[in-house]
Amino acid sequence: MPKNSNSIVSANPETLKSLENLGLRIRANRVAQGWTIKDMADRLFCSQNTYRAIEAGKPTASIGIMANALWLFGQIDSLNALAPVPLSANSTIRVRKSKTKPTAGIISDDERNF
Amino acid sequence: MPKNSNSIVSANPETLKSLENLGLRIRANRVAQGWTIKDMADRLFCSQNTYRAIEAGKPTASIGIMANALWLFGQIDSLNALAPVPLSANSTIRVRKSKTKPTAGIISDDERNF
DNA sequence: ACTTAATGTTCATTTTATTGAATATGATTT
DNA sequence: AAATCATATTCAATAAAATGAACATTAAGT
Repeated sequence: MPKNSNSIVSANPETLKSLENLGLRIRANRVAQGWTIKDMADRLFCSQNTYRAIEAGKPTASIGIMANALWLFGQIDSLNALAPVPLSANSTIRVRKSKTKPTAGIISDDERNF
Repeated sequence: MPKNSNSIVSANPETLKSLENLGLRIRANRVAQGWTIKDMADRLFCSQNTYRAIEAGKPTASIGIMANALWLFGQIDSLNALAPVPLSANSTIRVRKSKTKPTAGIISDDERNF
């Protein structure tokens, strides 16, 4: 994601750690399939370096390649379970501006509603 | 993911559909929080257009922003549940070249082991 | 009805993710 | 031991993702 990628450098440590672990699990899945990194790159139509970024948990990697890797593993259903819709989701699609100013990456405990 | 992005155009339809649905769920989460797109962009340190790409399910969006969005929703645990390690994963990390040539995105039924 | 806010679309510019190649290291096979 | 294979690292070149601004549209509030 080019141009002023400050969205990555300011990602919180917990997120970065989760991405690293995700990369390790994807790697484990690849190994379980008996596929090399080259095999994966060929199946994903990307370079080995790009796929390696996925396994390394680099936040700059694209969702598409990651999702396609999951599909190759037959785990697209685990992707469908990601980010479940909260019960508190009401029908009003449109949202008015929030009164409380965004704290830019930090959610106060009383602000998080669950 | 710049330079000859043929990994996206050749992503299979099922993957693309899952990404679209994921975008919709992320949107639902945002709405449930009562946050605008601008709010999200501010919290994620990215532009509104970039975050909009996430909600639109564009495969080119980066993992980092998506993961950070999940974190903002307090759903980092759902990310940790992504791509579980298969039971058949043996301890041998290193993988020898697979005899069967990769079919580039298509897994035969007997090749998929679960 | 008018105003304001949120979303959305488009586009030129800029930063950078991806690529491919080269090289090195470690592990397996013969 | 030699050869082969898989992984890993580095780097210049380049295609494109992200940006920001402008403008349009739609919905909510007064």
